[in-house]
Amino acid sequence: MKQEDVPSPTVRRLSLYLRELETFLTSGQVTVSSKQLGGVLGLSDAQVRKDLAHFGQFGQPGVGYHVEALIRRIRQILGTDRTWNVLLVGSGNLGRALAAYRGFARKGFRIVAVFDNDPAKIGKLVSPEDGLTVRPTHEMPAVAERLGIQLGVLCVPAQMAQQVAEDMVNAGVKGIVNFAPVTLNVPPGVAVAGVDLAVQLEQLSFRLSSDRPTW
Amino acid sequence: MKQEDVPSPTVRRLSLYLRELETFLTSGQVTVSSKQLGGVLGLSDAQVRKDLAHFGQFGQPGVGYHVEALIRRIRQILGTDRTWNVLLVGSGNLGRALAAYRGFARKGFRIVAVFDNDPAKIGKLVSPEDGLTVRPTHEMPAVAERLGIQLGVLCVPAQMAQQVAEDMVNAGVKGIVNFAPVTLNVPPGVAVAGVDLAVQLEQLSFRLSSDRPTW
DNA sequence: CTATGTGAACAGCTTCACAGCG
DNA sequence: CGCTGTGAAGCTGTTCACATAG
Repeated sequence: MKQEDVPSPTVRRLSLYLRELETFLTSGQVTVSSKQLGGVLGLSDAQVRKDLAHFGQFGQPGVGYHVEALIRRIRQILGTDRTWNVLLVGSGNLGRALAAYRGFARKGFRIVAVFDNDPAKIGKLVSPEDGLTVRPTHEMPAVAERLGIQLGVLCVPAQMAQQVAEDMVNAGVKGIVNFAPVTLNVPPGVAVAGVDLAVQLEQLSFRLSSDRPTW
Repeated sequence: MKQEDVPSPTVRRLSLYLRELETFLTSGQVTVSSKQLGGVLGLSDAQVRKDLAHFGQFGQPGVGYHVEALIRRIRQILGTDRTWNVLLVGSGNLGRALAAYRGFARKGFRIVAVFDNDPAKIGKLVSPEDGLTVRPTHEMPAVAERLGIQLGVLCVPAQMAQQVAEDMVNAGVKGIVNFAPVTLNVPPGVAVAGVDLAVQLEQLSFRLSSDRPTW
């Protein structure tokens, strides 16, 4: 099974399965059926089975899937059965909030460096508990190499985003979560996941604006 | 043309078209071809035309689309040819960052109320320029009705998210952007757009963890 | 009897290719 | 010509239905 053969909707759902499975594990449930898992996520049981079947057979007919084993398996598939060092660029309101966000660490992502070009921000503490301070952007390549960083979070204003993305790529970053509301142009081999906050509201606005007289 | 007949991938892309069109407008370009618009977004020209054709014919053969007119049209379709009042629940790091985010206002979404249940936070100023202060959650129904709020942003910790979502629905909210890493259970007629920050990193982790020995 | 894994049928979205208009 | 709008073809992902395992 090659990675490219896995439908990307399946990969997206894998993250959701993992999230729900962790809830099942906490609640002490040992096994889970495709029907149960699909149920909480609003998916069909067949969907869940097809998704998991892409990676081998590890359910027990008549019983379901072993929660703990399935969690381990999905982590392995997603590549989160390890810790990833992550850098973050842009220590504005959003950047600082993300740098302090505990949810990343729980999933195996550690933000180990924060960069910004605003001289007023350099040296400032962004995350009290791990003593993370803001560094000037030009240090990015050296720091990224030293800490083996391949993932980055970009939260600078839109007009700087493309330039900063290029800096990140030059520093060796291979995957970027982009919070700036622009389309980034990156070389092949670099993956971008865009999170445009306003876009989410627009989608909801569309659903609420139903039954227009005529389009 | 009924809303339900529009493929949801099309609706998602509409937001992206709008974003790029605004860039074209700023750069002074009067018309744009489907090829150009698709080009910057990594989509085929046919895709762009098909998407737009769902809502009528407003391109000019041999010329393309009038940028300004197309922007107006897409705003109308998305329902953002007006201003939406939006409430936000949870004034933690992320909540405060979002409350202060200017990108929402630019797209027609105004965060007009912030709620939290932590007594230590009530009354605090969250956004200096518009003097927004944190209110106790129990005021939500009254405020939502007075300001005609139908959209909400949820950024409370995971374990409270479901309860808060229900409070929001009871206050009349019809669309929720959910930043908590849980699946919300909402009644029919209420739309949820989930934004799980860690999930984005997981997707990138998957792409970087290619060519595993065997799955 | 319950629940998985899977080929086959189906649905939905994207690409193709071209008629038609400016 | 250049570029749109659109049926038809092609492809991808989802659902169905059932053989199979515990």
